[in-house]
Amino acid sequence: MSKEKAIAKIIPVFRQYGYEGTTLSMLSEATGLGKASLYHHFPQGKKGMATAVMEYVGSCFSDTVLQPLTNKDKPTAKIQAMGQNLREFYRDGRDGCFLAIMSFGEADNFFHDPAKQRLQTWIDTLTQVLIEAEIEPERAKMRSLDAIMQIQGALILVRILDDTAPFERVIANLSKILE
Amino acid sequence: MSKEKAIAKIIPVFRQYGYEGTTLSMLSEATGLGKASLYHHFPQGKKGMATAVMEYVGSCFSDTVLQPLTNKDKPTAKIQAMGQNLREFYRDGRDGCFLAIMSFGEADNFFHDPAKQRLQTWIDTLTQVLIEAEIEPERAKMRSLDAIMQIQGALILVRILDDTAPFERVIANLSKILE
DNA sequence: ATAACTGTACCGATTGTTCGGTATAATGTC
DNA sequence: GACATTATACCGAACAATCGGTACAGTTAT
Repeated sequence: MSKEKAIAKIIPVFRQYGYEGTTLSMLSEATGLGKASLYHHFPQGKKGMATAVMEYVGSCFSDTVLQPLTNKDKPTAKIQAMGQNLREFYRDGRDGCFLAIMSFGEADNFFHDPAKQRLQTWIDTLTQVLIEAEIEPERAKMRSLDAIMQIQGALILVRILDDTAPFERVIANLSKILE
Repeated sequence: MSKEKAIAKIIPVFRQYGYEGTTLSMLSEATGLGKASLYHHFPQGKKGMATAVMEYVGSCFSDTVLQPLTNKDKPTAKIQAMGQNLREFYRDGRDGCFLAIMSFGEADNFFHDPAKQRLQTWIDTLTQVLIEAEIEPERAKMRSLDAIMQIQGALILVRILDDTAPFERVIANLSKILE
């Protein structure tokens, strides 16, 4: 099995159980690989697997959500596209945000800085789109933060309430940040 | 040591490390009690301690945030009071939401339903205030959800970005849900 | 033949939990 | 008042199970 395939099978485990809640036995079962095989692909062990997952999901987020925000379309089109891309990335809200999941407990110790940076990149990229739409920089920054805050909150509410409606509504109202 | 004192010392541990990330050794050290003594106060063990913490924090939330929403003040005053009370309850955003923390991994199995119910109670209570302010019920419900969503999102952002500003701003803008 | 890969068996450490027992103070009995 | 009983709070030590991680021999592919 390729390393990439292994990562793909590992992702949902970490996503559902968090870092501490995920055991090597779970990962072994999820991938169909013995522990020794996992350590062949990830010599750093559990921490290495979580890191690989973070990077994989992070670059997937960059490709799916961020990169379309930097093309030559009009801001309105880009915001609308981001909505659809977020739907895909978070599976309509059924998937929680990895950054939020990995900002707990022990995992926070080694993932705090990269998580912070990735989130900041998202904020900055979105802010740039709003500036491009001729919104004053200070206001653009605040609105970007608001939008991402709503998305994060929606992902929490979806999980607790067992209802994807909040996420849908946030995405639907996303274009309002352009006034 | 009284059981209530023990709970107070246990709370920050679960809050920081989550359910799975918290070990009995941590709780033993935090309370100054031996593991066996913890089982004297909480015969159900770790699960019992987490349950006790959930109930304690939940009733504290009811007293601090919910109850003031049901008095005879004007809706504007009550919303404003909720803002200040939320500041206190979440320590200006530095404390994460227990419902969100306990909706992960194994803990979600036994805390999902009570968490859902508590969150729904918050939504309903807030909705009632907005209805009292003569906002049509359907719109009131959506705005309540929006407000709570923003608060939850803010708590996530505060933790990842190491900056309480998002929380402050959400609280400051809280009164806007009354139009 | 060589390197990449994987299964079996194992390691020490730690997990949540339980047992047996102690110290103290309150309560009941005479 | 003196003594036995009970209840509460606590602890050291040990429990089986599982944790993350390794050693190594065997298999596979090239």
